[in-house]
Amino acid sequence: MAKKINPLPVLSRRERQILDILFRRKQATAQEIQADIPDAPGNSAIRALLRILEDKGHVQHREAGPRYVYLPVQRADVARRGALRHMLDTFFDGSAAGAMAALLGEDGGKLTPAELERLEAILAQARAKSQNGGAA
Amino acid sequence: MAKKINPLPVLSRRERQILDILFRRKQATAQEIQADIPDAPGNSAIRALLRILEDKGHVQHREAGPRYVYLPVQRADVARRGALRHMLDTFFDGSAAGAMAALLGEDGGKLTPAELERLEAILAQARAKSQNGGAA
DNA sequence: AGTGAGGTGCTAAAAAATTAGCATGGCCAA
DNA sequence: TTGGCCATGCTAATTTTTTAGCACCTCACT
Repeated sequence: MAKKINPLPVLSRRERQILDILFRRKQATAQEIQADIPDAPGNSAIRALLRILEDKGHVQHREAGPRYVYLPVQRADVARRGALRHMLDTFFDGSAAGAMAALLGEDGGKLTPAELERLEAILAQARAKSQNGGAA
Repeated sequence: MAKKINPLPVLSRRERQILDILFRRKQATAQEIQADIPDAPGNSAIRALLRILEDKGHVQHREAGPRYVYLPVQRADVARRGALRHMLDTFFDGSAAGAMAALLGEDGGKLTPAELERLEAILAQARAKSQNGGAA
């Protein structure tokens, strides 16, 4: 049935790489970004990419003293949502449950008791909502 | 402190696009892939990419009657793990709990009671392991 | 057997991405 | 003030991606 999902990234490899770093660090200078990329090119290249990303509207910059600090334009939670959905569709048949199971299996051991409790709470809440029929 | 995370994709935009589709569908012909890409190029281009991906060792093909069926080489669960980790690092500060919370918030309402129960079971197990101190 | 449809690989051209280099400007310290 | 350091923007070349076109091959059907 050919669902057309890939909303076409329009981002090149480097662009995505940089944008991801910005999401990770919330904000960063060209230097910091360069330091975060394993196979980074010259600083000049980074800056060029940054400028392109700004052009495309994906990042913005603020002057922080003598240099620029870049940050993502899209709100983190929106970006997250998109990334999450893509991951679900690509690797988990769209099943959130499947993804969570994988997460627990993977890092479950590393979760602190506090986190586990937090999760249980959220889960309980979800279940309540579910029984409620999803009504507001 | 500049953690170098990005394990460098080495995959171009199109390549990643195609590989993702293969993970989604488990396997596919050039035609099917083409149909799944919104802004797809000619069929010839798809096939070329497929050949490149095969060259790089990311996909393999089987002859199914008159045509080729391609499938990913890397085991799905391994690929998943990698993608998951990247997502965690990029958007959730590496916190599995955070990611799961987002998942529940996002699609929590869509989970079936059965799935919810399944999750609770997994969670309980994780908690047990946690209390156990992670010993084998 | 002949014909047409639909596959395939290969090659080379076109387009896009990536990178480095250079000239400029601000700031701090000597 | 002068010099060095570091940042910036821009431009142009290099490298990689992406794409289409072509020639061939197999299979089903007439």
